[in-house]
Amino acid sequence: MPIDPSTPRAQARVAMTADIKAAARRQLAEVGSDGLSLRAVARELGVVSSAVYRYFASRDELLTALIIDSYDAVGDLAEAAAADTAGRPVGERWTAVARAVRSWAVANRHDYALIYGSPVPGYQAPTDTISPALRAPLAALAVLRDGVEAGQVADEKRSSVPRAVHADFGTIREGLGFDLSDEVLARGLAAWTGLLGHISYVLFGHLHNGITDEEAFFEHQLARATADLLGI
Amino acid sequence: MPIDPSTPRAQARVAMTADIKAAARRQLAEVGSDGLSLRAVARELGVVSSAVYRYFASRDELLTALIIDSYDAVGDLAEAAAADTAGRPVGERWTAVARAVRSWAVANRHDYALIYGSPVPGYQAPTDTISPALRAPLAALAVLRDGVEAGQVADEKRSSVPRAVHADFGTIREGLGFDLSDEVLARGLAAWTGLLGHISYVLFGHLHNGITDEEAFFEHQLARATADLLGI
DNA sequence: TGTACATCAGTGAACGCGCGTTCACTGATGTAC
DNA sequence: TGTACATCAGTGAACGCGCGTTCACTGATGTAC
Repeated sequence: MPIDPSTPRAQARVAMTADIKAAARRQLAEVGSDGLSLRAVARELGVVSSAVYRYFASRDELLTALIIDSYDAVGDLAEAAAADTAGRPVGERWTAVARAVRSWAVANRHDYALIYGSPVPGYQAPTDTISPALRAPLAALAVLRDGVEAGQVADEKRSSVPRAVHADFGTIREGLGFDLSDEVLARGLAAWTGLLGHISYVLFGHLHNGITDEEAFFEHQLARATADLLGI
Repeated sequence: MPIDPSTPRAQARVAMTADIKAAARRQLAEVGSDGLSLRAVARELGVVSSAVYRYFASRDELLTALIIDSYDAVGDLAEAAAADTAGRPVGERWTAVARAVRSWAVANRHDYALIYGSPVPGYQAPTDTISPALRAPLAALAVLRDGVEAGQVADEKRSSVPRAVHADFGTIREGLGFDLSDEVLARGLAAWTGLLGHISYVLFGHLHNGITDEEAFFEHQLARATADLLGI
């Protein structure tokens, strides 16, 4: 007489929910987020379309689940990369996190596009997506914070930050939950957006005819970006 | 008896084509590229849906026209910024080009998302899009080349480029049509993808709760990126 | 300049399609006594 | 342990909708002689 809801029915529910999300993710790869269709998902699972409504109240709710899962997937990897390199030099750690993000993006390009590509028009992200969305950048910036503490990151002001930016940085610091000087935060955000910019540009095909060895190109650019970031 | 086709009918054709694209672009803003519908465009123009087929053979052809127009729009602005600052210091010129790109992106965020956001799934870009797509980055890198010639850009190898990347850079140089050392090309590409990364990250709402003064943030990050780019 | 024919923009009906969502239902699983 | 009731997954039909694209058509505009 199990008190936790691990009855057959509850297990089936968990499994079916996972199956639906997996089918939806496969769909996403074929037709993109706008083409995602509950009916097609149901079809793939050999189930009548209305059955899906036992698990997700609407198409948007399913989409939200996929978005959250994607943020969590990349967040998991970024956090793991940071944890696995704990105690190592900051450059190595930043590199590990960046590689984790890119590998995930390359292996799951449609999930990447879902969260870091064009916003789905008409879709309003509910608040549950906020904290998963922050995990990966937070892991990256935490690595940087550790580097500062270990004295491995140049922290002299290069150019001082204007008042408006300083104020916004205060808000961001609150969100982070740890301290980071304006100088390092500015460099960290540039490195983070630069990382995503590089990934998106290549993944979305803008260097299609120029770069054949995407991995080598990434590694090289990452090494440069990391050096800039640490202020060497 | 005009020999060029500026007869009333030809003029009407040009005007109608423009009207269709304008209506489509308005639609794009509301529903995104996947929601773009020929019928809705026709409706907005007070015309029967099949009439649009006199101007565009299919939905995809209309989409292609919008994509090309967008690339051309940002290309025009980038080239103009480069031309307007001809002879000025390279930092100033790069900044001008970057600002032009961002202003256009902010003012036309859906067109920006169309070309620099997630690729439209199932849509295969025809070759006519390639050269318009190159205009903006080409203008940016040309500014950099001028800077090198004027001795305003540090050109010593910081880290040498691996063989695979060197080969790909050769291809890119051919596409550019002018020379740029591996070192400067690497920095230039990083600055360009970093620029788009910054724009996308902010525009697509990832810093939604953190940055209130987006303009100030951009200017500050741009100033830093430009300094890095020039190798100061 | 005037007439005869060709071109072409736009009409309206129709095709076959897939979509999200609701609803009353059946039958199996779970729970309380 | 056995029975009576409640829960819930999945069914199947239906709703109203919008879509891209084709096609034969009409009537106005353009062109050649």
